[in-house]
Amino acid sequence: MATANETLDDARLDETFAALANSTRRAILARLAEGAASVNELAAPFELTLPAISKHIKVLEHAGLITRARRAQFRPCAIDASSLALVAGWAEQYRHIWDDRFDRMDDYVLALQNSKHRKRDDQ
Amino acid sequence: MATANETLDDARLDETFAALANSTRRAILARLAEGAASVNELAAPFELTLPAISKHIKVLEHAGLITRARRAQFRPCAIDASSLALVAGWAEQYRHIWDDRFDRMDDYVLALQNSKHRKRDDQ
DNA sequence: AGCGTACTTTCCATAATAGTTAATTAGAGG
DNA sequence: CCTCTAATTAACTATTATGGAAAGTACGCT
Repeated sequence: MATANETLDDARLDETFAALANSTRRAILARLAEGAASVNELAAPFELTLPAISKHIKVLEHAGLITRARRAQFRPCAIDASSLALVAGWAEQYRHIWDDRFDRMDDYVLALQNSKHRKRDDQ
Repeated sequence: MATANETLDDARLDETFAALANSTRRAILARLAEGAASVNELAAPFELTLPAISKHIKVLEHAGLITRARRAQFRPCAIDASSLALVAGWAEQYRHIWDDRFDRMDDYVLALQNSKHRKRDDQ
Protein backbone atom coordinates (compact mmCIF):
# COMPACT_ATOMS: atom_id res chain seq x y z
CA MET A 1 0.00 0.00 0.00
CA ALA A 2 2.62 2.45 1.02
CA THR A 3 4.92 1.60 -1.85
CA ALA A 4 2.34 2.25 -4.53
CA ASN A 5 1.54 5.68 -3.18
CA GLU A 6 5.10 6.66 -2.57
CA THR A 7 5.66 8.19 -5.97
CA LEU A 8 2.35 10.01 -5.72
CA ASP A 9 3.25 11.38 -2.33
CA ASP A 10 6.69 12.20 -3.67
CA ALA A 11 5.26 14.20 -6.53
CA ARG A 12 2.87 16.00 -4.22
CA LEU A 13 5.62 16.79 -1.74
CA ASP A 14 7.80 18.04 -4.59
CA GLU A 15 5.08 20.44 -5.65
CA THR A 16 4.19 21.49 -2.15
CA PHE A 17 7.72 22.15 -0.96
CA ALA A 18 8.51 23.97 -4.21
CA ALA A 19 5.43 26.14 -3.72
CA LEU A 20 6.54 26.95 -0.18
CA ALA A 21 10.10 27.75 -1.25
CA ASN A 22 9.18 31.35 -1.97
CA SER A 23 8.61 34.06 0.58
CA THR A 24 5.96 35.82 -1.50
CA ARG A 25 3.91 32.66 -1.65
CA ARG A 26 4.38 31.99 2.05
CA ALA A 27 3.26 35.55 2.77
CA ILE A 28 0.17 35.01 0.64
CA LEU A 29 -0.54 31.87 2.61
CA ALA A 30 -0.08 33.72 5.89
CA ARG A 31 -2.53 36.34 4.72
CA LEU A 32 -5.05 33.68 3.71
CA ALA A 33 -4.74 32.05 7.10
CA GLU A 34 -6.56 35.11 8.39
CA GLY A 35 -9.37 34.68 5.89
CA ALA A 36 -10.22 34.49 2.20
CA ALA A 37 -9.10 37.29 -0.10
CA SER A 38 -9.26 38.41 -3.71
CA VAL A 39 -6.22 38.53 -5.97
CA ASN A 40 -6.01 42.31 -5.74
CA GLU A 41 -6.19 42.17 -1.98
CA LEU A 42 -3.45 39.59 -1.91
CA ALA A 43 -1.31 41.63 -4.30
CA ALA A 44 -1.60 44.89 -2.37
CA PRO A 45 1.27 44.36 0.11
CA PHE A 46 3.78 43.46 -2.61
CA GLU A 47 5.75 45.47 -5.10
CA LEU A 48 5.17 42.83 -7.74
CA THR A 49 2.82 43.27 -10.66
CA LEU A 50 -0.59 41.65 -10.69
CA PRO A 51 0.38 39.01 -13.25
CA ALA A 52 3.26 37.95 -11.03
CA ILE A 53 0.92 37.51 -8.07
CA SER A 54 -1.56 35.74 -10.29
CA LYS A 55 1.12 33.22 -11.19
CA HIS A 56 2.12 32.71 -7.56
CA ILE A 57 -1.51 32.02 -6.76
CA LYS A 58 -1.64 29.51 -9.57
CA VAL A 59 1.36 27.70 -8.10
CA LEU A 60 -0.25 27.61 -4.66
CA GLU A 61 -3.49 26.36 -6.14
CA HIS A 62 -1.79 23.65 -8.15
CA ALA A 63 0.07 22.50 -5.06
CA GLY A 64 -3.27 22.21 -3.28
CA LEU A 65 -2.35 24.87 -0.75
CA ILE A 66 -5.27 27.09 -1.66
CA THR A 67 -8.66 26.74 -3.31
CA ARG A 68 -10.47 29.24 -5.45
CA ALA A 69 -14.07 30.25 -6.02
CA ARG A 70 -15.81 32.49 -8.50
CA ARG A 71 -17.92 35.39 -7.35
CA ALA A 72 -18.75 37.88 -10.08
CA GLN A 73 -15.47 38.99 -11.58
CA PHE A 74 -13.62 38.09 -8.38
CA ARG A 75 -11.75 34.84 -7.83
CA PRO A 76 -11.45 34.69 -4.07
CA CYS A 77 -8.71 32.49 -2.63
CA ALA A 78 -8.93 30.46 0.54
CA ILE A 79 -6.28 28.46 2.32
CA ASP A 80 -6.53 24.69 2.04
CA ALA A 81 -5.12 22.66 4.86
CA SER A 82 -4.53 19.31 3.22
CA SER A 83 -1.11 20.00 1.71
CA LEU A 84 -0.11 21.92 4.80
CA ALA A 85 -0.97 18.88 6.88
CA LEU A 86 1.12 16.80 4.50
CA VAL A 87 4.12 19.02 5.21
CA ALA A 88 3.55 18.94 8.95
CA GLY A 89 3.19 15.18 8.86
CA TRP A 90 6.33 14.81 6.81
CA ALA A 91 8.32 16.93 9.24
CA GLU A 92 6.89 15.08 12.23
CA GLN A 93 8.63 11.97 10.95
CA TYR A 94 11.88 13.53 12.05
CA ARG A 95 10.73 15.00 15.30
CA HIS A 96 12.72 12.51 17.36
CA ILE A 97 15.88 13.86 15.79
CA TRP A 98 15.55 17.33 17.20
CA ASP A 99 13.36 16.47 20.14
CA ASP A 100 14.93 13.67 22.15
CA ARG A 101 12.04 13.62 24.54
CA PHE A 102 9.93 11.48 22.23
CA ASP A 103 6.96 13.02 24.03
CA ARG A 104 4.40 12.73 21.36
CA MET A 105 6.00 10.06 19.29
CA ASP A 106 4.10 6.85 18.85
CA ASP A 107 4.41 3.75 16.73
CA TYR A 108 3.26 5.73 13.72
CA VAL A 109 6.57 7.48 13.34
CA LEU A 110 8.59 4.33 13.81
CA ALA A 111 6.39 2.60 11.28
CA LEU A 112 6.99 5.37 8.77
CA GLN A 113 10.74 5.26 9.15
CA ASN A 114 11.24 1.65 8.19
CA SER A 115 7.98 1.08 6.44
CA LYS A 116 9.26 -0.58 3.29
CA HIS A 117 7.84 -3.98 4.14
CA ARG A 118 5.29 -3.26 6.84
CA LYS A 119 1.57 -3.09 6.33
CA ARG A 120 -0.85 -1.11 8.43
CA ASP A 121 -4.63 -0.86 8.57
CA ASP A 122 -5.30 2.48 10.16
CA GLN A 123 -5.18 5.80 8.28
CA MET B 1 12.62 41.61 17.28
CA ALA B 2 10.55 39.49 15.01
CA THR B 3 10.61 41.97 12.15
CA ALA B 4 14.39 42.13 11.99
CA ASN B 5 14.74 38.38 11.73
CA GLU B 6 11.92 37.92 9.30
CA THR B 7 14.02 38.33 6.19
CA LEU B 8 16.64 36.02 7.63
CA ASP B 9 14.05 33.40 8.44
CA ASP B 10 12.52 33.98 5.04
CA ALA B 11 15.80 33.34 3.29
CA ARG B 12 16.42 30.26 5.37
CA LEU B 13 12.93 28.92 4.75
CA ASP B 14 13.40 29.59 1.03
CA GLU B 15 16.56 27.50 1.03
CA THR B 16 15.15 24.79 3.25
CA PHE B 17 11.90 24.32 1.35
CA ALA B 18 13.76 24.42 -1.96
CA ALA B 19 16.13 21.74 -0.68
CA LEU B 20 13.18 19.59 0.36
CA ALA B 21 11.38 20.06 -2.96
CA ASN B 22 13.19 17.12 -4.48
CA SER B 23 12.48 13.47 -3.84
CA THR B 24 16.11 12.43 -4.21
CA ARG B 25 17.13 14.85 -1.49
CA ARG B 26 14.26 13.78 0.75
CA ALA B 27 15.30 10.16 0.23
CA ILE B 28 18.86 11.05 1.19
CA LEU B 29 17.52 12.70 4.31
CA ALA B 30 15.43 9.64 5.12
CA ARG B 31 18.49 7.46 4.76
CA LEU B 32 20.50 9.76 7.02
CA ALA B 33 17.78 9.64 9.64
CA GLU B 34 18.88 6.04 10.15
CA GLY B 35 22.49 7.05 10.65
CA ALA B 36 25.46 8.80 9.08
CA ALA B 37 26.66 7.68 5.64
CA SER B 38 29.31 8.40 3.05
CA VAL B 39 28.53 9.92 -0.33
CA ASN B 40 28.94 6.61 -2.12
CA GLU B 41 26.64 4.89 0.34
CA LEU B 42 24.06 7.61 -0.18
CA ALA B 43 24.39 7.38 -3.94
CA ALA B 44 23.99 3.60 -4.10
CA PRO B 45 20.16 3.43 -4.20
CA PHE B 46 19.88 5.92 -7.05
CA GLU B 47 20.43 5.72 -10.75
CA LEU B 48 22.06 9.12 -10.73
CA THR B 49 25.75 9.70 -11.20
CA LEU B 50 27.99 10.51 -8.25
CA PRO B 51 28.41 14.18 -9.18
CA ALA B 52 24.65 14.58 -9.21
CA ILE B 53 24.40 13.13 -5.71
CA SER B 54 27.33 15.26 -4.62
CA LYS B 55 25.44 18.36 -5.69
CA HIS B 56 22.27 17.26 -3.92
CA ILE B 57 24.32 16.80 -0.78
CA LYS B 58 25.75 20.26 -1.21
CA VAL B 59 22.25 21.69 -1.41
CA LEU B 60 21.19 19.85 1.74
CA GLU B 61 24.32 21.00 3.53
CA HIS B 62 23.85 24.62 2.50
CA ALA B 63 20.26 24.50 3.69
CA GLY B 64 21.53 23.27 7.06
CA LEU B 65 19.71 19.98 6.73
CA ILE B 66 22.88 17.93 7.02
CA THR B 67 26.38 18.36 8.40
CA ARG B 68 29.60 16.84 7.11
CA ALA B 69 32.80 15.55 8.62
CA ARG B 70 36.12 14.38 7.23
CA ARG B 71 37.45 10.93 7.92
CA ALA B 72 40.30 9.88 5.65
CA GLN B 73 39.07 10.32 2.09
CA PHE B 74 35.47 9.97 3.24
CA ARG B 75 33.14 12.89 3.88
CA PRO B 76 30.45 11.33 6.01
CA CYS B 77 27.09 13.08 6.13
CA ALA B 78 24.80 13.30 9.14
CA ILE B 79 21.31 14.70 9.43
CA ASP B 80 20.97 18.03 11.20
CA ALA B 81 17.72 18.71 12.94
CA SER B 82 17.73 22.49 13.13
CA SER B 83 16.30 23.26 9.70
CA LEU B 84 13.92 20.34 10.01
CA ALA B 85 12.65 21.83 13.24
CA LEU B 86 12.23 25.13 11.44
CA VAL B 87 9.98 23.46 8.88
CA ALA B 88 7.97 21.65 11.52
CA GLY B 89 7.58 24.88 13.47
CA TRP B 90 6.51 26.75 10.38
CA ALA B 91 3.88 24.16 9.54
CA GLU B 92 2.66 24.07 13.14
CA GLN B 93 1.61 27.69 12.70
CA TYR B 94 -1.20 26.43 10.53
CA ARG B 95 -2.18 23.39 12.53
CA HIS B 96 -5.45 24.95 13.64
CA ILE B 97 -6.50 25.14 10.02
CA TRP B 98 -6.53 21.42 9.45
CA ASP B 99 -7.00 20.34 13.02
CA ASP B 100 -10.08 22.05 14.41
CA ARG B 101 -9.62 20.40 17.74
CA PHE B 102 -7.02 22.95 18.81
CA ASP B 103 -5.73 20.20 21.08
CA ARG B 104 -2.16 21.21 21.27
CA MET B 105 -2.52 24.81 20.25
CA ASP B 106 -1.47 27.44 22.70
CA ASP B 107 -0.98 31.19 22.68
CA TYR B 108 2.22 30.76 20.74
CA VAL B 109 0.42 30.04 17.50
CA LEU B 110 -2.03 32.88 17.92
CA ALA B 111 0.83 35.21 18.71
CA LEU B 112 2.63 34.17 15.54
CA GLN B 113 -0.34 34.79 13.32
CA ASN B 114 -0.85 38.45 14.12
CA SER B 115 2.54 39.15 15.57
CA LYS B 116 3.38 42.35 13.70
CA HIS B 117 3.06 44.62 16.74
CA ARG B 118 3.13 42.26 19.69
CA LYS B 119 6.12 41.63 21.91
CA ARG B 120 6.72 38.50 23.90
CA ASP B 121 9.32 37.41 26.46
CA ASP B 122 9.34 33.66 26.23
CA GLN B 123 11.14 31.91 23.40
C1' DA C 1 -23.20 48.34 -26.85
C1' DG C 2 -19.64 50.34 -24.35
C1' DC C 3 -16.88 51.03 -20.13
C1' DG C 4 -14.63 49.79 -15.92
C1' DT C 5 -12.87 46.47 -12.83
C1' DA C 6 -10.61 42.06 -11.95
C1' DC C 7 -7.93 38.96 -13.36
C1' DT C 8 -5.34 35.73 -16.71
C1' DT C 9 -2.59 34.56 -20.58
C1' DT C 10 1.10 35.20 -23.84
C1' DC C 11 5.52 36.43 -24.94
C1' DC C 12 9.94 37.64 -23.63
C1' DA C 13 14.36 37.90 -20.92
C1' DT C 14 17.02 36.17 -17.34
C1' DA C 15 18.51 33.20 -13.92
C1' DA C 16 18.48 29.03 -11.37
C1' DT C 17 18.18 23.61 -11.38
C1' DA C 18 19.29 19.10 -12.54
C1' DG C 19 21.65 16.21 -14.99
C1' DT C 20 25.63 14.49 -17.89
C1' DT C 21 30.82 13.50 -18.93
C1' DA C 22 35.48 14.51 -18.19
C1' DA C 23 39.01 16.29 -15.40
C1' DT C 24 40.72 17.21 -10.68
C1' DT C 25 41.74 16.96 -5.76
C1' DA C 26 42.72 14.23 -1.67
C1' DG C 27 44.07 10.51 1.08
C1' DA C 28 45.45 5.35 1.84
C1' DG C 29 48.66 2.03 0.93
C1' DG C 30 51.81 -0.86 -1.66
C1' DC D 1 56.07 7.23 -6.80
C1' DC D 2 52.12 4.93 -8.45
C1' DT D 3 47.59 3.55 -8.04
C1' DC D 4 43.17 2.75 -6.18
C1' DT D 5 39.16 4.66 -3.95
C1' DA D 6 36.35 8.73 -2.59
C1' DA D 7 34.53 12.73 -3.78
C1' DT D 8 34.42 17.33 -5.91
C1' DT D 9 34.81 20.74 -9.64
C1' DA D 10 34.38 22.25 -14.38
C1' DA D 11 32.03 22.64 -18.53
C1' DC D 12 28.12 21.99 -20.95
C1' DT D 13 23.04 21.11 -22.02
C1' DA D 14 18.17 21.04 -21.17
C1' DT D 15 14.42 22.30 -18.48
C1' DT D 16 12.06 25.09 -15.19
C1' DA D 17 11.18 29.37 -12.38
C1' DT D 18 10.52 34.28 -11.77
C1' DG D 19 9.54 38.52 -13.33
C1' DG D 20 7.72 42.41 -16.52
C1' DA D 21 4.84 44.43 -20.38
C1' DA D 22 1.13 43.96 -23.25
C1' DA D 23 -2.87 41.87 -24.77
C1' DG D 24 -6.94 39.14 -23.78
C1' DT D 25 -10.99 37.37 -21.06
C1' DA D 26 -14.85 37.75 -17.88
C1' DC D 27 -18.23 39.97 -15.44
C1' DG D 28 -21.17 43.95 -13.77
C1' DC D 29 -23.15 48.36 -14.79
C1' DT D 30 -25.24 52.10 -17.21
